[in-house]
Amino acid sequence: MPKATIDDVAELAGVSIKTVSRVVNREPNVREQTREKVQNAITRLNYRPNKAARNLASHHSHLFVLIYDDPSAYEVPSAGFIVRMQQGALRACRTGDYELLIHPCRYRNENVDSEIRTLIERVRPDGIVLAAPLSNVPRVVGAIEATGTPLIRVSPGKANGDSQYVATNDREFSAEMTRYLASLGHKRIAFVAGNPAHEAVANRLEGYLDGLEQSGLEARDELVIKGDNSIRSGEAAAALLLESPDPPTAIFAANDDMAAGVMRVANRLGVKVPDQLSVAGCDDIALAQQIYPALTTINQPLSQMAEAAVLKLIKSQRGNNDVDGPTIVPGTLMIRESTAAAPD
Amino acid sequence: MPKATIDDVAELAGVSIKTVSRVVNREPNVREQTREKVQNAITRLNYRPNKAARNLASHHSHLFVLIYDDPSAYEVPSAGFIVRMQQGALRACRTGDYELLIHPCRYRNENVDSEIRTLIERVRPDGIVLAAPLSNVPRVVGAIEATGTPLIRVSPGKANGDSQYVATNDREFSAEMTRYLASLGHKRIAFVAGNPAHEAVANRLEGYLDGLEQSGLEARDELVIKGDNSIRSGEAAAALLLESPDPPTAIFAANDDMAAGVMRVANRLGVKVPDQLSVAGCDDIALAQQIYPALTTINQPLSQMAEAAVLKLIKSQRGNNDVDGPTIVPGTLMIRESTAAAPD
DNA sequence: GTGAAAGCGCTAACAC
DNA sequence: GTGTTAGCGCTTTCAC
Repeated sequence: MPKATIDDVAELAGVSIKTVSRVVNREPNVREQTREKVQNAITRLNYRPNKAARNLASHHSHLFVLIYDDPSAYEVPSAGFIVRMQQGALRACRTGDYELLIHPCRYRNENVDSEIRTLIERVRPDGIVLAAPLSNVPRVVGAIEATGTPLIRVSPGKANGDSQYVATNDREFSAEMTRYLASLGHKRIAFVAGNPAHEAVANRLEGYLDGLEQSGLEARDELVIKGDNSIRSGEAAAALLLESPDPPTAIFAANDDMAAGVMRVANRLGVKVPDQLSVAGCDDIALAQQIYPALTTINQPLSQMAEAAVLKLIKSQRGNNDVDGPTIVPGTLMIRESTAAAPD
Repeated sequence: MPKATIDDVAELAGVSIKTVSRVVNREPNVREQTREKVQNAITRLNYRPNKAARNLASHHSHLFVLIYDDPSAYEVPSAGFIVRMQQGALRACRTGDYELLIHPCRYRNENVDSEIRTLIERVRPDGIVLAAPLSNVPRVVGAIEATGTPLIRVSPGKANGDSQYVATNDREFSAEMTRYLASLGHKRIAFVAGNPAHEAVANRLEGYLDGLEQSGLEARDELVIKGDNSIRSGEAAAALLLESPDPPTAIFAANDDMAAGVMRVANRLGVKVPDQLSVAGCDDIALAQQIYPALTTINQPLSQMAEAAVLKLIKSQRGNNDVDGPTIVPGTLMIRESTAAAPD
């Protein structure tokens, strides 16, 4: 059966194609009775509007692009992050009539900006969701904004730039985790800081310091180690901390990969987790539940953030060009097996 | 600047729009000199063909869809698999002029088939890549084939159905892993079988049996435990095996999650890996490198398989309707820290 | 509330 | 080799 067109539907329903168009697009100004006639014709012919034709005529692509850092650029795959964001974005796309294109890209490349320009000019998406850490790269943000395509940034470190964004409460939940560790009786709580390029992660250090203060603990320089978000750097930090004269009884890492590195080293050195050492991470990657003991961490609401970002885009399509400010989706403490009361 | 159209280019170059079209689409029958004139005009105007117009006129969407099982349907996220397939598929898309739509879906849902039909009717993709285990679900395969959309299946368990497919050599590499363990002096090599719903995984049991035979070892029923691909089932299997009167010295699990479960239990029971027990997995998920000791496993070439699948689709677009048979991409043994010589 | 006509920016078929 | 002419199947504009 050759696909039915709008003309076929119009003929069968005995109306003009414009009326069919109105029904399909849920426009007002159609009598209920007419609408039903058209609906019946649509059902009988199994009519589906041709997207290409619609896009051409309406100057909209009904396409959003999710841009994120290409995982193969790193040793440690951040697949879980990517998939969770995709899930959220897809969920929102389904509420509208939108499809999602994915575009991993490497921001270290010289020509990210021209690559992204080309992408935009080729597919002319109706909007773009830009994930961290790309959402902090001025070259990338600038390239997108220059095309005039609606842009929502996910987890930009600071609210730099003037495009809208969605973020989580990194600072607050890091303080919460620190307070939780303190409540278990830990006095020497170390922190493994993350890659400063990923600005959202930088906020976690602030949160850690907040948490110490709120718990009446003093911040000590020797308890803050710089990492780079990789497992290896977590291992290095743990080696430094655990082999020091006065080792901490709890280590809070700014991401789960580094926390996993800490646990590897503890394991190797024969330090029992959580009996002798509590370890906490951040992000709640799949690994957190897979290792033994399962990692206490903070669930970063990536899926909800991406969903919120796409919903913002959909809203902006509807002419609602009132910038309604950032959306903050809070993270959740996931208490598992790797944290326990401080040893006496 | 209002976007340049094909007419603008034609005017500036002093040729007809058809000639511009020929240059853009790399068609033959254009004089080199003319081609250059047109190219110059394109560059000067920064012309990009409008996809919607092209799609409408050519009856092609220049879109492929990658369909896979929705990860949130499982306890254990298979994010790594998904991202690797996406990477491969995207790589191939870039060689042509194609974009990739992703569509996770739950095959347990009653209405997967109608959901997929709707998707196809809405976006009218030029082709579909269907990943395992969906590639084994007759309802899904049938729904897609009924629409007449070119379909490539990735890792279908058996070569059932008549659509083309891409697969890896599960049986052969499982035999290879088994021979490797035998070559380390292991006599009692156990196998944790996977979920039979995932048919490719079933081939691994066959391969294990092949490997035993090739190494002159006898297959023993009590050394083959049924799992369901989850960490938990790996734990259960390990508990059974390690607490038996005559425990194995090596355990080969049909996937990495189950192998991770085995290692968790070994850890808990105080069985040293790899000194007292060698553990091997299959798939090479991110976890394999993250745990300690790092897991010996088999790298499943998901990215290359997805790439090959999309390349097949691109080929089929070019009218090449000659079915050129399945493509087999071999897996690779990744020897890491979790396997060693058998204890005396 | 409904319809007629005019494109949107390309490709396809065929003429020259 | 290159150009001409018709659409592709919708939305938009404006008339009624």
